Amino acid sequence: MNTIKDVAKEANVSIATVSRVINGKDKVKKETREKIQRAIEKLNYVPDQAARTMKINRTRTIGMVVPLLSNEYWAKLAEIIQRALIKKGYTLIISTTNYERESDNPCLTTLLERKVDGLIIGTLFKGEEAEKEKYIQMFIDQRIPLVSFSHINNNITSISGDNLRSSMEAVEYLIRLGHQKIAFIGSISTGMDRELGYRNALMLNDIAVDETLILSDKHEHVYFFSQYGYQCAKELVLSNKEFDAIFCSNDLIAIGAIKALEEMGLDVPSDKVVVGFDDIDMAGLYRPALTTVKQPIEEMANAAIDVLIEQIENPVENYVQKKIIFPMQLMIRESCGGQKKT
Amino acid sequence: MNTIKDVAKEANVSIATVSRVINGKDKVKKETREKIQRAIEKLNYVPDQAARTMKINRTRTIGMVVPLLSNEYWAKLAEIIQRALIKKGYTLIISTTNYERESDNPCLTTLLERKVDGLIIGTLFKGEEAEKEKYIQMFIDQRIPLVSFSHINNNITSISGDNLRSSMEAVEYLIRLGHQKIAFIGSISTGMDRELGYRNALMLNDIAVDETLILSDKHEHVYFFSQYGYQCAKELVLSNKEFDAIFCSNDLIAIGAIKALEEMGLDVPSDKVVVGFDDIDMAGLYRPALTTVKQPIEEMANAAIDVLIEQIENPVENYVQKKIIFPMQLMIRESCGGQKKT
DNA sequence: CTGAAAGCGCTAACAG
DNA sequence: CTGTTAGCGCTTTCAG
Repeated sequence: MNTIKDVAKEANVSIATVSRVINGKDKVKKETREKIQRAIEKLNYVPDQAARTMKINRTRTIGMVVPLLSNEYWAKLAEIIQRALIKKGYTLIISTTNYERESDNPCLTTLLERKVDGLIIGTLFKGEEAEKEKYIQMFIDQRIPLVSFSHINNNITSISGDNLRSSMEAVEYLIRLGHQKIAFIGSISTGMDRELGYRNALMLNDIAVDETLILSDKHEHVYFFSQYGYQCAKELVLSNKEFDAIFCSNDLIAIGAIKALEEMGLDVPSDKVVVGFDDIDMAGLYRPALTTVKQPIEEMANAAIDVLIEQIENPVENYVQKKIIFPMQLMIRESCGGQKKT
Repeated sequence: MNTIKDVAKEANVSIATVSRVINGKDKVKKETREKIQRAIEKLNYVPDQAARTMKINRTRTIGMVVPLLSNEYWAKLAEIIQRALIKKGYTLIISTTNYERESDNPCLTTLLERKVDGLIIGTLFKGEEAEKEKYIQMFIDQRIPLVSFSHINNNITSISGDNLRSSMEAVEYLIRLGHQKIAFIGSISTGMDRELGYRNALMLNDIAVDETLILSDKHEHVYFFSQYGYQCAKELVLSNKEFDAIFCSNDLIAIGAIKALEEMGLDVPSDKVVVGFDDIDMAGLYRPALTTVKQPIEEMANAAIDVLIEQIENPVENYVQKKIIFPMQLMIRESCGGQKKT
């Protein structure tokens, strides 16, 4: 492994000058610079990040914690962030919690040891908070900037879609289509706002909220959303409750529900109607194509990065932590029959 | 940020002793150890990886390069590997190439700078090879162990499914079902073996290979597989070529193809039959559920890790680089009508 | 514009 | 068992 010393020797200069060329901020005579560049090229020299880190006390590494990568939403978010960060000279370390406890799966601990310059939190669930909040606090104590994609508390900037408003819109769309008996299938892991929006929409439209039509998993983490949606939809049909639409708190749940409905001989959208949330790639590809709410995931990712990098590169005492809420868009496709089924 | 010095001072010992306690290999008197542990606790001391790296010249970091994370196959692979590595005390850095050139998106360079202890390569395409192979060579020159999920050359251990054999099996299954006019939709990015297997199966069964039934993208990277499958299937139908089955080189292509077929009024599986490859989560959820080939992704991930860690922790001169090939399983579901459509 | 030299925090001899 | 010390490769004063 060649070091800065080897380059200096090769180019007949001091290591300081080589360092200057590498970092390109100090002035170096053109000839010298070119000589050094040739030496770097020749020796295939690559600067050692660890050594650099020690000096400048910045790792140019960002950590990100998500539950899974096999969920398209998190995968996309991670991918966009990784790519944007590399352009800014940062490296992203992605840690997946798999809904496990920190002691079984030391995500945050590792990130702390690696001295990340910033931390992006995908989501933290109620059940884990007690334990994880302790670690979050350590990041705060060490003045490591944080951003979260779900609201944790007012001391951490959060980025999210306008879940409350969008689910209201989605449900009102269902109501406008003439549906009154609208069920809800959701999970705590998709946040409470989507359920609240559903409730609000019903109330604002003078439709009584029927609690037996609300299948909402408040206690356990849902590991396989589609399966959860599948089961809930079956339960709903089997219970003989009357309903003509289902609002699902994410697309995977919606797809599972449609699968169950069709298996039971109920056509979507002619017999029952369903809407999802998130607009994953498969939403448009599924049959019927899913009517769903699209999160502006790219914009959200960029907002997170901007906030984080800003705090890292221009740290100020008492940075004001804000809530950044993005509007979302209802994507009308086939699963509600609002549009002709092709 | 507290350092080992602060801990030493707090505990009234030398930094060497603190180091011993942290690394736990040298003997330290119980009292002293406890005293130090208390100091560590009190100061919330976390060892600095960068400094440690400099000394021991190992980062306990592994790099992984994949094209995308929004493709479920890569996302799953990355997720499994990340989780397995953290259990072994390693951190994974995932870099997505997005099919871009190394100069536009410095994946490998970053990993080199970060001095990863090992590198996992998802896939490298023909078009990129010229440029990327230079970097791969740098890893080899620096004796950084490599493993790849696609065959690069004989100097790099590769892990893969038995694509040739499995696609033969899939196509022979189609033949056994009575289909003779079988089309192929594939892309170079899914490897050539799947197309070869298709050709072999036809030849072994005395079916003439009709090149006009083979839609195979040999030149460009396919960014959106499902869209590619959709377009190819439309072309196929519009061309008025006779065919009754399509073998697709991955599930996304298959789903796109089914979507196109159904849009054109052709039912799957009663009019046309299709089989995919990979068995993504959506395969079982799609309507019709996809008959496809399942990769033993978990086993493959573990094999990659084992090979890599072995080379890292017990380096030997001239480690024998092998090809590890896993059997795959044909998952018979609905899209070929081999089973009743529920 | 360039060089010399002081460390960053840690580990690993080596000496006690 | 414990302390002293020499760097790992780099950035950054400070002199020239």
